[in-house]
Amino acid sequence: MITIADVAKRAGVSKMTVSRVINGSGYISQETRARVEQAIDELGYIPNTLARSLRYKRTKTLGLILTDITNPFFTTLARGVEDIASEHGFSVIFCNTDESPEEEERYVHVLTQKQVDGVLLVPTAGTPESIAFLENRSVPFVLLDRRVPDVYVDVVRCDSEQGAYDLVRHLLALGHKRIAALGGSALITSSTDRVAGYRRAMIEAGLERETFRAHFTSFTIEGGYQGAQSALRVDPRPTALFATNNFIAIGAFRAVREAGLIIPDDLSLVSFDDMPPAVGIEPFLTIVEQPAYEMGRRATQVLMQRLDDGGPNRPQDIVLPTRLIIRSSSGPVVQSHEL
Amino acid sequence: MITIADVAKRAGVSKMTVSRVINGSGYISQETRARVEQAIDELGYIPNTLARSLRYKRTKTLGLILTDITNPFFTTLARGVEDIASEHGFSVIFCNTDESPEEEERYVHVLTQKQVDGVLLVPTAGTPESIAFLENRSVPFVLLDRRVPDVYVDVVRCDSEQGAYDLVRHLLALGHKRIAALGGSALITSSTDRVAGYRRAMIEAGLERETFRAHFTSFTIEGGYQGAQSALRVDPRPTALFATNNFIAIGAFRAVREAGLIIPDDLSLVSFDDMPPAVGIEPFLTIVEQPAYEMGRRATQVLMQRLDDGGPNRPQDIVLPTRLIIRSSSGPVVQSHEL
DNA sequence: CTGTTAGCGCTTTCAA
DNA sequence: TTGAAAGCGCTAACAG
Repeated sequence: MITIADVAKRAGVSKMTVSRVINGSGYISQETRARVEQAIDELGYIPNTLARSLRYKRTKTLGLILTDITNPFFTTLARGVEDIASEHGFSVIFCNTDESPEEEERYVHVLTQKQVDGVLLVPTAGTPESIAFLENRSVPFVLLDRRVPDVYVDVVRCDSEQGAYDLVRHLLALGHKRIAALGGSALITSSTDRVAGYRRAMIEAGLERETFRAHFTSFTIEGGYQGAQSALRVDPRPTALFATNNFIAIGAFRAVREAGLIIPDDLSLVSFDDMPPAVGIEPFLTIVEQPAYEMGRRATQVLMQRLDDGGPNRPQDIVLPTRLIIRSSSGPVVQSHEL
Repeated sequence: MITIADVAKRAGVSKMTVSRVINGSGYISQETRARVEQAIDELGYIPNTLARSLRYKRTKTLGLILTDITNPFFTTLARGVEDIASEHGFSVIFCNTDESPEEEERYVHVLTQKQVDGVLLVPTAGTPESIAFLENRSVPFVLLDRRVPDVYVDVVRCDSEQGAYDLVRHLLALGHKRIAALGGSALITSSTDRVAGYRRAMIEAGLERETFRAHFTSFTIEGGYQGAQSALRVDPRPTALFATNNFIAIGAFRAVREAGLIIPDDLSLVSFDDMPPAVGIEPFLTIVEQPAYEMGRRATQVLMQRLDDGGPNRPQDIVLPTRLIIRSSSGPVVQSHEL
C-alpha cells in the first residue's frame, strides 16, 4: 500500500505538506504543490479514508436499516437515500432485518462500531432497545416510514391514517358497508395507523362496529393470503377488502381468486402502496400511493442537516402526503350480494 | 467516546488485557476477565472497528456496484449478496451507476479509499478503467451478471446466449419466422449475448438474414418502447418480439398495446427476466428466468473464498442456468398475418 | 497470565 | 510556507 509517507519521500517534502495538498488546506507554494501532485500521480497514491476517519471522527458513511430491500417500496426508498447520500459524498451500507428486532439490534451495533455518521432506520416492532442504543451513543438517526410510540425523534413517513381514511371513504362512497381491513403486524405503526384510518372512516359513516373487522397478520404475501382467507370466511362476507400494504394485496388477491370471486364484481380490493411497473393489463388496483423515493430523499436530507449543523432543536416529524389513485379493482356494491 | 483505555483504567488493567478479553485471544484469568467484562458493561463500551481495521487491514465491508437497485432483478441479486455477506459478518455498501462508466469509476475509487475488502461489480459499458484500477490496487472483485471481453477475472452470470437461444427456439417451434430482437446497449454483454443466442437460433432454423433484425436501445422501459416501435414499423412486421430484459419487455408491451395489437393473437412477446409478483391476471409473459438471488449469493461466496484463502488460481467463470417458462404471451403464428 | 512498546495512515497543533 | 511531534483507538510482537 502506498501511503502519504511514500509520496512525501518522493516529493522530498514532509507528510504534512502532502496532506495539505490532498486536502487543499493551508498555504502551499505552486512549486511544491506541483511536485507533490506529480509524486501522487507517479505513485498512484490514493488516501486511506480509514486513517483519515480515525482522526476526523467522521466516516462519510450512513447505515440504512430496512426490513427487506426486496419490497419495491423499500427498494425505491433505498434508491432515494443513496442518491442524496451520494450527492453529499456519503456511502450507504444497507441491512435487511426481515422485521426481526434481534437483527435490527445486531445491525445497529455493527453500524455503530463501524462509526457510521448516521443511521436511517425503518423500525421493527421491538425497536426501543435499538433507539436507546443509538441515543446513548449519540449516533444521529432518522426513523423512516414508521413512528415509534412515545419516542421523540426525527421521523419521515406518510400519513398512513389519512391515506387509509381516504381509501376507505372511497369504498364507502361506492356503497360498501362490510369492509374488512387486512393489517400487517399489530405492533407496527404503519399497519396500525392504517387500520386506525379505516376505523375512523367506518365510524364516521355510522356503521355498526360489528360490520367492520381488522385481520392482523404480517406484511407478507403469505400474511395477505391468510388475512384474506379469514376475512372471506366471515358470514356475511365482506364486499370489500382493504390491504394495508403491497405484499398483503398480492396475497389477498390470490386468496380472492382461489375463492372464485371476481374483482370488482363480487368484491372490491384496494391497497396501500402501488405495484412496480409490469407487463400485463393496465394497472387495475385502486391504491393509495406513497412517495417512496421522496421519503428516502427527505429522510436523508434531515439526517444530513443533523450532521451539518445539528438541525432544529425539536425532533422533526415530517409527514408526506399520500395520493388516492382510483382504478378498476374497486366498484359499486352489487345488490345481490347485499341480501 | 469510550475507548479501550477507559475500560482498562476502570478495570485496573492494561489496554492489552482488555483487547484480549474483547477478542477472546490469549490466556486470561477468570478473575481479570470478569473484572474487565464488568467494566465494559458499566461503561457501555463498544469497540471502534475503524481503529481495529486500520491495524488489521481488513474492514469486513464489501462494495456492491450495480446499475440500479430499482431494477427487480438487481434488487433480488442485492438481497442475495447481503444475506451471504451478513452470514460472514460483512457489511455491504451499495452504489447505483445508472450504466454510467464515470459513476462506476467514481464509486470504485470511493470504495477503494474506504478500504473495502472486496467489490462486487455489475460492469457498465466503459469498464476497463475500473477493472484496471481494482487490479492495480489488488482489491479482490467479482463481476456480476455481465462478462467483460478480453478480461480474465471472476465472473458469476447466467448463460444469456443459451437462454436467448431457448426462448427463440420456442418461438420458432410455434411457427414464427419474422422475430425481432429488442437489445439493450450494444456494449453490454448480457445484451449482446442474448442477441447472439437469438441469431444462432435463427440461423440454425435456416432463416434468411433479412427476416431477422436486432434493435439495440438501452435496458430501460423507454428503450423497450422505442425498440418495439421501430421493430413494428418494419414491413412486413414481425410476428414475435424478443425483449432482452424486463424493462425492455415493459416498454415493448406498451408500444404493442398502443399499436392496437393483441398478444398473443397478433403478436407474441417473450422476454429475459421475470417480473416481480404483482396483483393482476396470472403472470402471462413467456420468459427465461434468471436465478437473481442465487447469482448474488454465488458471487459473494466466490469473493469470500478469495478473501479467505485466495481461492483457485484461475479466474472462475460461473455460469448459472436459466429456465424457460412458457406462459401465454407466446402463441402460434396466425396465418393471416403471414400473407 | 499480564504489560510495554511501537505503529497502522492520517491530521491537529505548535514551532520554525 | 513548511515541518516535527503527538495522537486518533486499536493490536502484534515481545518482554516479564
